[in-house]
Amino acid sequence: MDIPSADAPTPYHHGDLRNALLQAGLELLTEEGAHALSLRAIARRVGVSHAAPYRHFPDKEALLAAIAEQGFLTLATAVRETSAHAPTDPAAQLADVGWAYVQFALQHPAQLRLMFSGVIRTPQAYPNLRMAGEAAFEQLAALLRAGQRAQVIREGDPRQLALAAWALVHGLAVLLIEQQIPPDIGAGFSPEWITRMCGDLL
Amino acid sequence: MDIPSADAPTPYHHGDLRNALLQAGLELLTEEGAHALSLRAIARRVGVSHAAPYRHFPDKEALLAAIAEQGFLTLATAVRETSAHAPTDPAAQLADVGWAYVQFALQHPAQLRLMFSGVIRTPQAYPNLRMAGEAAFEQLAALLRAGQRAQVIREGDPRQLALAAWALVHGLAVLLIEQQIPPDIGAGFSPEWITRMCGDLL
DNA sequence: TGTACATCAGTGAACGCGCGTTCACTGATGTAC
DNA sequence: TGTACATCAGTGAACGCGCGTTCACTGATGTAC
Repeated sequence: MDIPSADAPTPYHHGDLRNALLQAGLELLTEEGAHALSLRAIARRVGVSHAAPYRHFPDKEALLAAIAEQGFLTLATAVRETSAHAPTDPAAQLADVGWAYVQFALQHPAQLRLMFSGVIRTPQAYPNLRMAGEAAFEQLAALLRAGQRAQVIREGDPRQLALAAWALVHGLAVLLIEQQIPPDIGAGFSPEWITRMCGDLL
Repeated sequence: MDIPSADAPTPYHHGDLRNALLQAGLELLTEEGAHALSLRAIARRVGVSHAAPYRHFPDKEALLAAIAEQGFLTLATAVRETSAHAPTDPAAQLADVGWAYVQFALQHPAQLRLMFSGVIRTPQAYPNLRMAGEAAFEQLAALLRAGQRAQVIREGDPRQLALAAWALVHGLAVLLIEQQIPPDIGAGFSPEWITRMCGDLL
């Protein structure tokens, strides 16, 4: 295999175009927002013709679904890694995980919207997307189960508790992103403080 | 003023075009989703030329903002009316209001997304939008204050409690709309059951 | 090691489309006298 | 009550644009012999 020399400009075969498209799409989403996320813009950013993506995705929605899927994977990883920080204190773990979720949302608001805003019109068509979402949820449920074992979390079906926790933290993330937090709360306190405060109520 | 006779087709002046546009926009949003919501499609549905909306809105985003604003007004009304049903039982009120919120979301998913999904890129430009949002929030805070007075709701800043409650119910609404509720919970229980279950955890 | 060939990844021109917005206009309304 | 006129609401043609997708193609890769 020829290794392209430094001065050789853009070889005909990209080599890793699929990933490059996902990466560029995520960047575009983060920098410009959902309205800027067109197939052509992504291809442009990667430096490839606008027909090239069709070698890797059947259509635009499939690419969007893959970006959303990556979001769930990132989220699941964040939950897992955050849990590892205070492995002996389930209450602290839970609060940290909530804050990690909100941080993800604040860092990638447009990606979160892509994951949760019906932009992908036929999610059933993307089983990997659904599986990634469920995997992230399962991380959270496992955390609550551990908390119950340590008698730090109230009794009840851990998956139902996980749903409530997820809803709380997701709603909070959305409100923060959309700047819908009423000013007297929003101005006086940091997102982290607000998140932990809400977590204490559960 | 001439009252147009029944057979007179579409008088030159519509008479109430602004409201007709909002109504048609909402219908389009509900029936077809956000992707179908173009100025031209709205004008088409009202039966008016596609330039006519510019007499009432400076641009597309202003129309979207007005539709979102109506969403907040609807929401605030729903909260107010629901509270009135069980005026002596703040706990029941709160649960009912949460369920009313989720019902609104399930009935108008696309409108909820419009209100909370960054589609309107310069919300600062629409003070009425922000005021409508805050008014809805204030309804909720008032409810919690009343609950505290009746000693049914825990102590604490009622507006912070309201924020948590809002986040919970909003997150739940989003998860339900996007069908992100894990199947073992989602399939076994109705949205209403899930909402009330989550409310009990607060 | 060399060659023929199938396979695959990327190109660039072209398609048709619907969109937001502008503009000069026309028809209706209401007000001043 | 009647008339002139300013104001307003809606028209329809036109603009330029970027988009998703298709297509015949070309350049590169890897495999069989």
